Amino acid sequence: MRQPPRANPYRDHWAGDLSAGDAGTHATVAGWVNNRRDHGGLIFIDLRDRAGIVQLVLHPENGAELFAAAERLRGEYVISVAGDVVRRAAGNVNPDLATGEIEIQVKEMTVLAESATPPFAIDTDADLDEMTRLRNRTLDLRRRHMVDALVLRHEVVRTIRETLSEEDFLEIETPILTRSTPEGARDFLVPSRLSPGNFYALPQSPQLFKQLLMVAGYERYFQIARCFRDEDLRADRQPEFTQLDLEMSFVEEDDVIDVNERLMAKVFALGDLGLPPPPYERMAYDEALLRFGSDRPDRRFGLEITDVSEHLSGSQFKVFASVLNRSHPPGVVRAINAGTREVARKELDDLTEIAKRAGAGGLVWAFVQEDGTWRSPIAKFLSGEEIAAVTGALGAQPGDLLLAVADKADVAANALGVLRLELADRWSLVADGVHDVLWVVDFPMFGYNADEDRWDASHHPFTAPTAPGGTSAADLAAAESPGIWKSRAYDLVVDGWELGGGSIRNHDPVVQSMIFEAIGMDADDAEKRFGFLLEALRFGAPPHGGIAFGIDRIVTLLAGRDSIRDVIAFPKTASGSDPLTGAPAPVDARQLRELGLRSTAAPR
RNA sequence: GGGGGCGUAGCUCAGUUGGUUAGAGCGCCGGCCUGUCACGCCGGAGGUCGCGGGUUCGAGUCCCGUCGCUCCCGCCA
Repeated sequence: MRQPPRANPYRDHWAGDLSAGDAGTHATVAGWVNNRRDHGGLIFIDLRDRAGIVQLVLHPENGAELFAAAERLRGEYVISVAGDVVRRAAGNVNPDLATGEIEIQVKEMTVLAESATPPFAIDTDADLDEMTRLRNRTLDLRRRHMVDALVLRHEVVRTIRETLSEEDFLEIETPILTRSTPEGARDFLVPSRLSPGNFYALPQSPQLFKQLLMVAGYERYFQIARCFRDEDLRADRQPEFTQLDLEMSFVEEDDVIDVNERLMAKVFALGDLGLPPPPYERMAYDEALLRFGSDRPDRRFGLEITDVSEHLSGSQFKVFASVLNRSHPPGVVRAINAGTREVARKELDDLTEIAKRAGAGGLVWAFVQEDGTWRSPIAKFLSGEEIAAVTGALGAQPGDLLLAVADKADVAANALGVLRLELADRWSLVADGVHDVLWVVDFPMFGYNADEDRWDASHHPFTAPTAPGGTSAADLAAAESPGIWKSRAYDLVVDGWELGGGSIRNHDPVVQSMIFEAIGMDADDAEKRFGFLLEALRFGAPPHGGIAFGIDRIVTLLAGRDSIRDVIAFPKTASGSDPLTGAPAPVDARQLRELGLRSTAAPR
């Protein structure tokens, strides 16, 4: 609950916190003119401060000068008023206003600042052009939905700090100016004046520093950490974003998951989504990909994917036959039962196009008819047994639409995963108020990078792997290939959004070196880039692991917004610019000279 | 880097097969109004149709280019 402000000439109450209990008292409040209703002989002002809105009433009988001043007020003027808090007559109560039972009969008023006419309405949350909002962000931030979002953001961060402090975590800062480790995302670089030709990089995450803190013996660390990635933006991606970064020593997966489930339950309670309580279900990566076509499955609607390869193994249909006879990588036929819907040929063509854009060679569609046969372009190529078996495997009834993709397993999974999200969107299949939280676990340690003919870490290379025999260097070496290693990683997925991810890390320098080797980094290179980590691991590193959550995404989810820009006070546009300050901008030639730099690009 | 959508008054938008002086709501300005809370009523001002070029007797409308916003793909270990 807000404390009343210390009484001073400007105010002694929050305007938006006045209530019927204050009736009969004298109050001084300050804020912005949200709205003015001038009835000629009577003026109403809606006064807005951060807490909310209160109605001011100005009568001519309280002073001609005061009344004349009120007539000159305009939107967004900043005023301080003193007067009597009075209970409104029964017919005048405004139930839509938190302070609607009372109003202030103004006796004194000071205009603290005038305002130019704002370029858009402050007192509504109506959609505006993004450019207009960002160029006038100061005014946009006055609007209720932005205040609400940033207040919620504060509550999320406060809850994190309080909860983790109670759980014996220490908040420790790590450097913003650090070393470029060109893996993964592109780094933002900062030229060094003292060391011309050399560069700092802004951190993509505090990953290595938090591991060093574990080796140093701090045992439980967290940070609300700004992270930077120089990649293209999206509705859920900004070049700088905020993570809850945490790390723990002497832990296994269950320990990290346990403390984070308790934390997230408190954080989620700050929104009114009604997210289910922990423990959250854990689903293996392979199952997520098979059933939902994604490693961040959205389970709020059906349309699960079924593998029907076994029913078509002897198929005479050339497309199925050639895919299923392929051995490496093996091909599959997978399908979705889209249910009984009126779907026009045009929409089927659209869906086919979507599947193709997602990498599939095509999309097979079939409507189940009353007699169990299919109305489908491929019906004539399939036997009655095959049609019956696939229909049965999908639990399909007459009238249902079936959609199938035949391809390599990863391609089929992805295409159908994209397709089911598209169908959910088109057909509004996600019911209001339905939400879903789960952990995805048992990721493959590596993905094969065909372009470079090597393994890439599918999480990051500091993640601890497991082999069928165990997690030791010897166990890992005994596996036939690093390609079969799983990672000890876990992602928290809410409504199909990856809110966070983490893993148990490598505390054995030998294992860490094996991973560097597997991703094609030779020993010299590994030593050059990550020598400080390997060195630290040689001095008694405890088993450790952690996680990082996207604060922006969490707040966006809880606030029910579509873009993380709506929960960041000063975000960038989709092209990475800031219309408010004009960043990025050219710099003086002198600044460049000092840094030993020369620009070859002509800035716009 | 690629694809889609958008760009008309301060804001949100409409604008027909290319055709008279480009419209609406809100906001703004002026007037009236003592119980409104999206106050009401009357009147008024306000436009480089993003920018540049082209086609045409004639372009907000068609074509080319360009800039910006936005969504998506690539990218994001």
